[in-house]
Amino acid sequence: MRTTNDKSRIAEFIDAASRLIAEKGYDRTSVRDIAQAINLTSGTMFYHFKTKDDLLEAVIKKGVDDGFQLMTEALRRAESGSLARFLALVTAHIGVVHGDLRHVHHVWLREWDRLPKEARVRLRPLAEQYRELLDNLLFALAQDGHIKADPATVRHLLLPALNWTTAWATLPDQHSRTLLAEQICAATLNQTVDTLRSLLRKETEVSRAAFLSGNSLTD
Amino acid sequence: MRTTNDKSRIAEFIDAASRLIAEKGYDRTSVRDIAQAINLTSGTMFYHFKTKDDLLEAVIKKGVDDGFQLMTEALRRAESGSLARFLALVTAHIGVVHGDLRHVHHVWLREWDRLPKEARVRLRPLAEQYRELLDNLLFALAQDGHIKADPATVRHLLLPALNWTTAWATLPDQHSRTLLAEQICAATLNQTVDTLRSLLRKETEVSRAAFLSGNSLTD
DNA sequence: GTCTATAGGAGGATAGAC
DNA sequence: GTCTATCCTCCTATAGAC
Repeated sequence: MRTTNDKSRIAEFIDAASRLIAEKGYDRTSVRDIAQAINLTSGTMFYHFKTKDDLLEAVIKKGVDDGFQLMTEALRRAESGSLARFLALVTAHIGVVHGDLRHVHHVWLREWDRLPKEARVRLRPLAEQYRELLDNLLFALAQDGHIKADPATVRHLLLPALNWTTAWATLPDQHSRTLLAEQICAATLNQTVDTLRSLLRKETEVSRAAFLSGNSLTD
Repeated sequence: MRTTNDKSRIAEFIDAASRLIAEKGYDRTSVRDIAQAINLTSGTMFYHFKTKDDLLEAVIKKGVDDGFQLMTEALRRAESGSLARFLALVTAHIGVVHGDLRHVHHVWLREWDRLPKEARVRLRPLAEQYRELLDNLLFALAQDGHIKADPATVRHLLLPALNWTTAWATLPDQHSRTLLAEQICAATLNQTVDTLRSLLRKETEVSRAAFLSGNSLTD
């Protein structure tokens, strides 16, 4: 009889590893440490994973997969306007970095270089998916006149900034994350938060009006 | 008789360590590796540094000190306008990250957490100096109307982005670095590079006119 | 599946010769 | 100052019992 915390051993190892590696770094976290954290011994880890590097790859793969899923879901729920979608993606990104996935994501960022080259080759295509998501959104913002600068350069401003928020901000609740997301979106467009909000309101009105007129056309 | 490459042993160790640690990471770089890179043995390192951690601290301290010096010098040479000074600082930062100091700076960013806590306490005040430099400049940009967003948030956008340029750009020569600096400055203000350049020209004209009229007043 | 025991190697640090 | 030799610890990974 399985309950929600009756996770598979594999998942338990990934969880414990992500926490410890995020805290102390990959090279300073021994297999013994990780196994002990879930009341097992190192031999058991080598039954479930061929090597320690394989465990690291599994941790990072979880960060890439689950993170991407959260982002796409956030976009699915978002309004249709480019500003609203942008804010939704930035909010989701901050949620990934500061929420339940924070440890796996931290490991992804900090220990990527420690992965064997073959593992990086396997994971990179998945990691690139997210870049495309963001690029499309920034391009839409440029088309709508919100971004005047080169969208690719804006991405290079925005992405490291989002990932580094953990270095200077502690955001335990959803509200504080939403506030920071607004601040960062506003700064990306070089606007105040108030201006961003009023632009969002305008965008929503326009897109709803367009939606209604589209409906009436099909009547 | 000393020549330019007759560096002190200490400096040689710092140089070799920064290169190897930047490449492989602190924990994967052994004292034996570092000593061997300058044709010495590990025992010699422990004569010049009490521990391996002390060597790491020396590497990072060099990054902080020399980096800050380069930045302040760049500001000293810059024109007086806030835009020009901003571009000068960003250019200098990119120079630090991609130039001769790239290895020590890389180690600073990537291995900061590996420093013993006491070492971080010693170095942090020096590292904060630079943040103040940038904050003052962003505040001036806001006063001149070039930044509408919150300056602190803009710093949180800009700083990680500058440090991460090494992850996606290779900039061997000064020209390519200047171009990237312009792109990033423009994106920070959400303007095209062309707009930034014309704003810079205007600023220079105005400040020179002010300078001349100031002179004539004192005549 | 999980444990114990251990092989086999590498790393930081020290002692003492030169 | 630098080297050699070595101590001691810790790590990944494996073998085999249960």
